[in-house]
Amino acid sequence: MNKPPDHTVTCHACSLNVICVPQSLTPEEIDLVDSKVQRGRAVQRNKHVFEDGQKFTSLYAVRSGAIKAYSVDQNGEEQVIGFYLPGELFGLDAIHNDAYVCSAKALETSAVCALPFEQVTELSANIHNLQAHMYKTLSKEINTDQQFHRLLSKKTAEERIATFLQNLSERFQRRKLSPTSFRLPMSRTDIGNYLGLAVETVSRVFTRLQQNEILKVDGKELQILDLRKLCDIAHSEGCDFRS
Amino acid sequence: MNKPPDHTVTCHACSLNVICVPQSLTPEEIDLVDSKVQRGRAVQRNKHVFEDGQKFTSLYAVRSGAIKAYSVDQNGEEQVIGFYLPGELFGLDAIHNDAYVCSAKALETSAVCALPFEQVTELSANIHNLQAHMYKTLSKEINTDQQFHRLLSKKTAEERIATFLQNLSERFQRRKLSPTSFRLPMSRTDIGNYLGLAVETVSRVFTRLQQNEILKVDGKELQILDLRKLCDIAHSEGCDFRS
DNA sequence: ACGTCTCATTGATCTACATCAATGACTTGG
DNA sequence: CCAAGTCATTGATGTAGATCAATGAGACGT
Repeated sequence: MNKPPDHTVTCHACSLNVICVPQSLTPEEIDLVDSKVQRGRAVQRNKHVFEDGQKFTSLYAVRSGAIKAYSVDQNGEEQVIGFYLPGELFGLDAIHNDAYVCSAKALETSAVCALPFEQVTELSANIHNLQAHMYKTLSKEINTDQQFHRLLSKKTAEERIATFLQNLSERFQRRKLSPTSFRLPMSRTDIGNYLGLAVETVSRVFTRLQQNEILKVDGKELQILDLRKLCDIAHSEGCDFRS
Repeated sequence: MNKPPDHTVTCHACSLNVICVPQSLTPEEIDLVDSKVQRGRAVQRNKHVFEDGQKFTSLYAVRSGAIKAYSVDQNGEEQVIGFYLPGELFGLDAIHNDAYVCSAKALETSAVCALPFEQVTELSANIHNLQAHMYKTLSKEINTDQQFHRLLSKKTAEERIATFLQNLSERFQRRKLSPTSFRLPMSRTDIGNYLGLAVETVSRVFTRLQQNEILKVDGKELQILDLRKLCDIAHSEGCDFRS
């Protein structure tokens, strides 16, 4: 049924390279990176890319599908750490360790590119722009996590979900897909877990946003009817200008 | 009143170097790094090391005192992002940007060492271990932020505060100070803001932990009477072994 | 096509923590 | 040394969202 992933597409030819590959690199440098990448490994739905505790070897980029990162504490409670969409990099949190510090599983049939980290360090010693890119990527991730700190610490359920959807919308847009009409790759439970909310609350907020004609929700299919209002809610009501 | 910071102490001689300086570097490499560090700039209580939006130039290490990082959203609401103690590095979240993305102010009279980031990138291209150290430091920070995600998303007020105190305790211990008796450099309000709790809740949890003879609190002076119990609470009750 | 699962939705109730309010202790600057 | 803040504590009350419970709707393997 599933098309096998196409292992022949180089980073050059990959439609995601605007997101995935540092634009500051020369074509030759990209070739060099490209030669180290293990391309398009297929991952079935609910299969792991890596698991918590496994030896850390590579960073990963999503080629297609969607990946969920999560960890499980000693009480067996799962904590969803993040969702990764095509073009996005994951596994960065394991660099400081010999082993992965969380698990990554496919939310749907996916393909991922592996970037052996040893190669990254070697290459980045010579390719100045690659080093700079790595530093920026890691720093950006820190910054994102800190913004998330505010979300969890201060925002209401409605604000959290609006922020989440706005963020997803932006990420779809970066891939030249519709920012207002897309499919949620994750379950309500995962969304709730990620945002620090009960499933029921997620469900209720969805229906409320639907009643207010901000969203149109049908299962996992989502339409943002009023992106402007959604953003207003996301930024804790009081924001910018607005009629 | 205040002793002026001693600008003559090199990284070699600095008592904090076990925490601050990558141990994998050779003495010569440390000298190289050391020569780029702007040492021991004094910062008065409530003065900024840098402010949100200011041009990003340097990473900072705390030499003495304590630093609070925070940002302010469009509603004027402050969000405390973190606290930094002697030997710890801050400003990492700005690397991806041209400007700092949060503000850093001294909670008490402090001294900080500045590490011009341009120098870091230059040096790390040649000193392999420095590059590796930077990657690890950034990655570790990501990991810490993700653990914080769980704290905010799942833990109760009591668990959050226990976790916070346990973490402080560990950081004091790393500096060879008492892990069970120290002074909190930040206000209750800052603690609450950081942990996503109201001040009143922080206060109440403190008194409750005191009643249960786990803590002894006197203003900012803190004694941990039963570190074991504190850790139990921090890890969401159900944990390891324990009588 | 059928039974089994998992997932989503909706309603009823409960609770941890926020918010509001008042007072006391400590800090700071004139 | 006193007045004016700021900060911490404690109590009373309110509420957003958790939890409990029941039902419905797709998804899936046989």
